[in-house]
Order: sequence, then structure tokens, then C-alpha cells
Amino acid sequence: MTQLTGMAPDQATQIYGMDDSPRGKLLSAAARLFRDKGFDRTTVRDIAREVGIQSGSIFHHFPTKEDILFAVMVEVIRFNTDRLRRARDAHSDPVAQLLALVRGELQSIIGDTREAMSVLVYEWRCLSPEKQAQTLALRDIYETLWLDVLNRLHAEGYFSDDPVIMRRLMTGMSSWTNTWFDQQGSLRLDDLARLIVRRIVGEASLPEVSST
Amino acid sequence: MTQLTGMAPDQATQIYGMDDSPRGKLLSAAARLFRDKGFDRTTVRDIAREVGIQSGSIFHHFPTKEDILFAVMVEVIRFNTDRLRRARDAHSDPVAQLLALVRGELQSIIGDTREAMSVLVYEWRCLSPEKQAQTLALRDIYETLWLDVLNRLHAEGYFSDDPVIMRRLMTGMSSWTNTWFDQQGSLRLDDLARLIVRRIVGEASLPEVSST
Amino acid sequence: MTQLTGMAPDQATQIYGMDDSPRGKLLSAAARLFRDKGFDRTTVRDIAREVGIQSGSIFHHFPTKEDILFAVMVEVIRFNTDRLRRARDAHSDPVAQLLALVRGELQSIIGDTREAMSVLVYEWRCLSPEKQAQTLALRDIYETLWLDVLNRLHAEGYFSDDPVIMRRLMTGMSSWTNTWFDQQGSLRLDDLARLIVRRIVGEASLPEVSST
Amino acid sequence: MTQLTGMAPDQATQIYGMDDSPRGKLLSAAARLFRDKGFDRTTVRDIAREVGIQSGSIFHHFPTKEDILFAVMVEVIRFNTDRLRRARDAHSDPVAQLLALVRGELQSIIGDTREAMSVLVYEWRCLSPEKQAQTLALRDIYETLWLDVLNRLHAEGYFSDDPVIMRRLMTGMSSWTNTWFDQQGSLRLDDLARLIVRRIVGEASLPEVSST
DNA sequence: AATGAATGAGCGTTCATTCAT
DNA sequence: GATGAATGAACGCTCATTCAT
Repeated sequence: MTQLTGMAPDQATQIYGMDDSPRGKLLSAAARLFRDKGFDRTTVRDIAREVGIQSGSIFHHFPTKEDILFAVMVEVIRFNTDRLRRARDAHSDPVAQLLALVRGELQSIIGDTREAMSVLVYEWRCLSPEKQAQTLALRDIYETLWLDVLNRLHAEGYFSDDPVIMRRLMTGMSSWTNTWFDQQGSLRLDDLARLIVRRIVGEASLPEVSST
Repeated sequence: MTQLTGMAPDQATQIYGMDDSPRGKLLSAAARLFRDKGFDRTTVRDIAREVGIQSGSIFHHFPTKEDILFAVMVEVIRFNTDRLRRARDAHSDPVAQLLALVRGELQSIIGDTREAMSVLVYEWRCLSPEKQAQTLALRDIYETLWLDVLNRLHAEGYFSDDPVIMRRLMTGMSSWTNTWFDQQGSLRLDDLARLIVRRIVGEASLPEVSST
Repeated sequence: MTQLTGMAPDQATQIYGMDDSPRGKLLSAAARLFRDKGFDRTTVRDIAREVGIQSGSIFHHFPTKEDILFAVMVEVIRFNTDRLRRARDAHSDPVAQLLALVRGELQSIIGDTREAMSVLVYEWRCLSPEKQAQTLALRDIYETLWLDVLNRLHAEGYFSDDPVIMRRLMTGMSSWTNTWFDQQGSLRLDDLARLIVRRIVGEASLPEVSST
Repeated sequence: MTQLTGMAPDQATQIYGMDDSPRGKLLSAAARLFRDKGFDRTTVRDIAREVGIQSGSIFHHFPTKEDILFAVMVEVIRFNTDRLRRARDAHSDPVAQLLALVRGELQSIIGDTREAMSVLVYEWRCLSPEKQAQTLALRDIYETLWLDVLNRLHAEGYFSDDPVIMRRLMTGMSSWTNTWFDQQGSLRLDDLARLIVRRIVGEASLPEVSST
């Protein structure tokens, strides 16, 4: 768990495909630009300038601009799915598992992969229907991780409402944090995670365990 | 309250500025197109075609394309601020007031003003900084309605966490519903509102009152 | 002659067609705007605003925007042809006649009709070939006034070069004054006129007569 | 001096920046179109068609249409300033220097750079104030060449009027030649130059020297 | 792989002109 | 005569993509 909560303010970890290779640098630059200016307002020249190449050279790495967006989305889903799987596997208690999932998701949204996660939400429409479908298949795997844990909690009586609805409310709470959470502020990511989990399983269920 | 919960599946009410006038029809068409395709991918020719005029004629009603976006946002905030104020004023009990606010906000997000509300969230970046500031001033008024009620509930012991944080979690839950809530589905808007309110004030606080 | 040299700094006289009628006010406003911004950069809305009507109303007075330009040019040529004819007829000595013509032309270029005269030179290209031909016919009448006097001076031995060439050099000197002559400056219009005449007939020919 | 007076009927020399490069061809085509139709009535598509490229390709060479106009003006001033300097330096007698300047200026106005010189006069207003100021700085250098010679002639008693005014009258005579001078006509450029110089220094001062 | 000039379709916007009222 | 909403063609400019080098 330490890699999740002990992250540095900036980019403690790195999305797999966003390494020092030309392709990786292109994806990192694109993720940030797409987040800051939007996909449509980011030109391939912007991206090229950011990594120090000419705009024509981009097309040796990606067939179209849309494929860059697609790659950013695929990489961030894969990376965060892996992260969540490892976080869940570190615990056996379902409440602790839920907390680990929330921590991991918050980490992805406001921590190391925040640019790409923001792109995933806000630039969804810029993807062709075909690529949307491919991306959705990956998101389904990610969501299954959540539903498994929530179904178990529901079965064990931690909450009575529909687990699918509960997950949707959680997704809303998490994803919205990108608009307001301040990493330098007094609210720590861990506290926020516990706060969200308490919305689901109630006050009593969450022990005062440390986050380590 | 009946006008809020008894809405027809489609457009029971109408945003003030989006009437049968040319300007109103332009705003309605723009709101839907901006939601469906995004601001940048909607051309003024798209909007013009939708209302049956020539593209040049748009500029008799709005000085720039961005001003159409701005008008959509201003109208929807004004309309929904009024709606929430009226909804709150119909109750004196703070829990009932919170429920009324949540119902009203859900109505705006997944009901009659859903297109414009979606635009407000997803096309924010397309507004110039000057217009963002003007829009934010209107949103502040809207948010004050919420914080007044949440502060009172907090003071009366209905929940112990920071009311500002609670509002942010609620905003996330509400706004995300535009991605999944199905008006034809089995979950009714009223039930969803009660479900959200229970995340804040707990199970016991919300009586089984009817929604009328 | 007094009306020529004793003119007020601004608009002592008025071009015939530019009176207080709607048409006249339109022409005055157009002349000034065409001079300041150029024909192509002046919109009919600019002209309409200047005279306090709506842009559509202009077309009750002139069939096209180009016809406004044409009218400005025709009026100013007619007016200045008349002025020059009267100025010449006030004298019988050919040197005095030439001086009177130069004074009158300078008056038109830097005095009361300066806006319209500037338009005549700088917006010539904006006229259709047909209207250019009509306007040229009027200018021919104007030029004949000059050539009559210059031919007589040439015949009487005041200068030996081709009178047509002399007139062209004079036109250049006169028309260029619109770029530099300062009505508030120390050089008076009368002095400038004598200076120009001396370029043609030499120093000795021009007596030190007063301008009245 | 032979290269100045012995010019071919068409384009004996070439403005530095208007060579066979894409940029040079663009500037030549633009200068001619701007002269013929005016800046505002020349479209970027017109210019592109003239040099056989697509309209969008123009913007690889110039950031805006106005920058093309600016480049035309800057190039022609620089080129003609150099030409005048060389022409003056070929003589030590001030009358001969003045004649050389007039010849050079006429050459620029009705000879090899006539399109661009016309643009300089007639499209001045189409330049932004910033670019006007930059262009004026270059014109000041050009004008200083003239005033140096005229001041010397004035000091040596060749004429008694203000040298600045004399230069302005000369500018008018020269620049107006673009409206009437016919290179195929019987009046030769050299004769016209001597004719103009005689307007300033009088009949006696100009010897019957050959133009070489 | 990289370049960078060129493409060409498409964008937001302008504006002289029309015409029902 | 005056209005002002509407027209529609044309404008300057952008930019993802191509391709000869």
C-alpha cells in the first residue's frame, strides 16, 4: 500500500506505456495537453513542440491524432486496473478491500495519473464509436473489480441498497474530486477515502486502522 | 412540489430564455448539439440547420459562437437557482429542504434541463476566462443555497463532517447521474434523491414521507 | 476670391449635393468615412449609424454602396469645376488665372472638400469601369479649364515645356498636399499656391499682388 | 548609372526579396495584385492561384495577409533606398546628385518596382499602426537622402524656398507619374527627370550633360 | 525515423443586399 | 420612407495529414 499513499506530490509512478521512449513521451505530453486545453484545441503541432520534434514525425508513431487519445485512455485504464487489483489483493476483509479500491481510485484521479484520467472523462466524445467500444470493454474489467467487492459487502449486510447504484454514486464522488481536491490542502487523500467509504458502509463499519 | 416530481419524460418545463423566439430556439438547439458533439465539434452551420436558418443569421442573435455557449450556461444556472430556491422555500424542516434540493438538482441534471447542465460541466473550458468569471459568480449564488441548508444540518447534528466537503461529494454523485440514469428504468428520481440524502444524514433521519 | 482664401478652418462652403437632405447627409458621412477607412473598410452600417438610420434604409436613397461612392465623386468634381470656372473668370491676366486655379484646387484638396477629393484619388479602383468612364468625362471638363490657361501661357512664352506635362506635374504637387499640408501650420494656402505657380512660370512672372 | 537609365521595358532588376523562392514569387504576385485590385479586394486565394499553390500554403510563408503587404513595402523601400544611395554616390556635384535621385525615384515609380511603389502609396491605410510605424522608420532613412542633397543646394543658393517643402512638391510630381507616364511614349524617363529638376533649381543650373 | 512544405476541406465570421411589415 | 431580421456568398485562416527528400 505504501506506493499508493506515500506518493510524491508529482508523478511518483508512471503509466507503463508512458516511458522515456518517443512514444511514451508523446503520450505523456498529449495527456497533459488534452487535459489542459481539450482534445480539439490541442494541435499535433502543440504535442510535437512539447517533445521537441516536428509535427509530421508524430505520424510515424500514431496513425492519427485520435489514436493518441485512444492510447492515452487504454494505457491509463490498464495501469489503474492493475493498481486496483494489487490494492485489493493486499487485503482479505471486504471493508478494507473497499477502502483500498477507493484509495487507489483517488490516487489515479488526483494523483499520478490525473491528467490521463481527466482526459478519460472529458474527452470521451472525441473517440470514434469503435474505439469507444474497445475502451468500454477495458472499463468493464475495471468495474468488475468494484462490483465483486461491493456485492460481497452487500451480501454480508454492510449496506442494503443496490450495489450497482452504490458504485455509481461512488464513481461520481471520486471523479468529481478532480475539480476541487487540493493536494497541498489540509484534507489528506486517506481521510477523503475513509470519508467516501463511510457513505457506503456506515459510520460503525470502518475501524480506526491506520492506512499502512 | 408536484411540478418537480411530476415532470413528463421530456421537457415538462422550459428554461426561461429558451422559448419560441429565434434566440430561444437557437439556445435549445445549441444546448443539445453541444451536449451531443461538444462545443468545438458543433459548427454554427449545424446549429443554423437545426433551427432552419442560414449560418450567417446566427450572428444577428449572438455576436460570437462562444456567446451562445455563455448564454446557455447563464440561462440554465439562473433557471435552476430559481427552481432550487422555490423547492427549498416549500419546506421548513432542514432534512426535507435537503431532499427538495437534491430532487431539484437531479431534475435539472437528468430531467428538463439535462442538455444544458451537461454543457455546463463538459464545455467549461471553452469559455473565455472573462466569461468563466461571470458564470462562476452565478454558480456561487446557487452553491450558497446548498451550504445554508448543509450548515444548518451540521449545526443540528445530522452529520459531523465538513459541510463543504459533503456538498462536493453530493455534487459528484448528482452530476455523474447524467452518465447512467435511465428515466425509463425502474429507479425513480425520487428514490434516487432519498438514496443520496441518506448518504449524508444517515438512515434514520429521513422519514417515509410522500414526495408531494 | 474672398470665399476661397477667407474660408473658415472647417467647411466654409458646402458641396451642392451634400445638403441637409437625407441624401446629402449620407454623402457627407460617406465621404468622410471613405477617406478615413477606405471604401472597402467602410460598411453601410457605418454610414447608416453616422446619420442615425438603419442600414436597410440606405437603399431607399442609393441602389448600391458603389453608387454612394460614385455620387460623392460626381458631386465633388462638379462642385470644384464650378469653383474653378468662377475663380478663373475673375481674372483676365493668364498668370493671375493660373494662380486662381491653383488656389481653388488647393482649397478643394486641403480645404472644404478635402474628404471627397481624397476619395476621388484613393478609391478610384473601387468604381466599376462603367462608372469610371462617366467620372472621367467630368474630369475632362475640369482638366480643360487648366489646359486652356496653360496653353495660353505657353503661347505667350511663360514657359517652353509641353503644357500637358506641366499640368501633370502640377496635379502631382497639388494632390500630394493632402498628405502633408497642415492648415494650422505657418505656411498659408496662398503662399503655397504662389510657390507652385512659380514652378511653372518662373520667379519673375509672378507679381507681388495681394491675393484679393 | 547605366543600369538605372538603360532599364528594359519590363523588370530589368529585381527587388532583393522577390526572387525565385516561394516567398519571392508570392511577394511579386501580391505586389501586382495589390496594385491592380487593391489590398482588400485581393484575396489570399487570388495570390495563391497566381503562384500555383493552395491558399492554405500561403500561411507557411506569412503569418497573415497583412504581413504580405508589410513585406512588399519593406522590401521596396529597402531596395530603393539602396538604389538611391548608389545613384547619389556616383556624383559629387549637388545638381547632378539631385538629378540622379530623381532618375532613381522615377525608375522606382514607373519602372522595375512600380507595382510595389504604388502599393506603398495606395495601401498605406491597410497596415496596422504598429507596422505603419516600422515602415515609416524606413521611409525616414529614404527621405534623409533627399534632404541632405536639397539642403546643400539650398545652402549653395540654387533655390531659396524651404527644402522640406521643395521635397514635398517633388514627391507629388514623382509619385503622380504612375498615373500617366507611358514607358512606350515619346517622353523619356531621363527627360522627365531633367524637367522635374528644373522646377527646383531653375533653367540655368542644369547643364546639358549626358546621363552617363 | 525524421523533416517541413504543401494540401484542401472546413471553420467562424462579415456584410451588401432584400423584403415583409 | 423606414425598419431590421434574414440571406448566402465570400472572406482570412487553421490544421490533421501526406510525402518527397
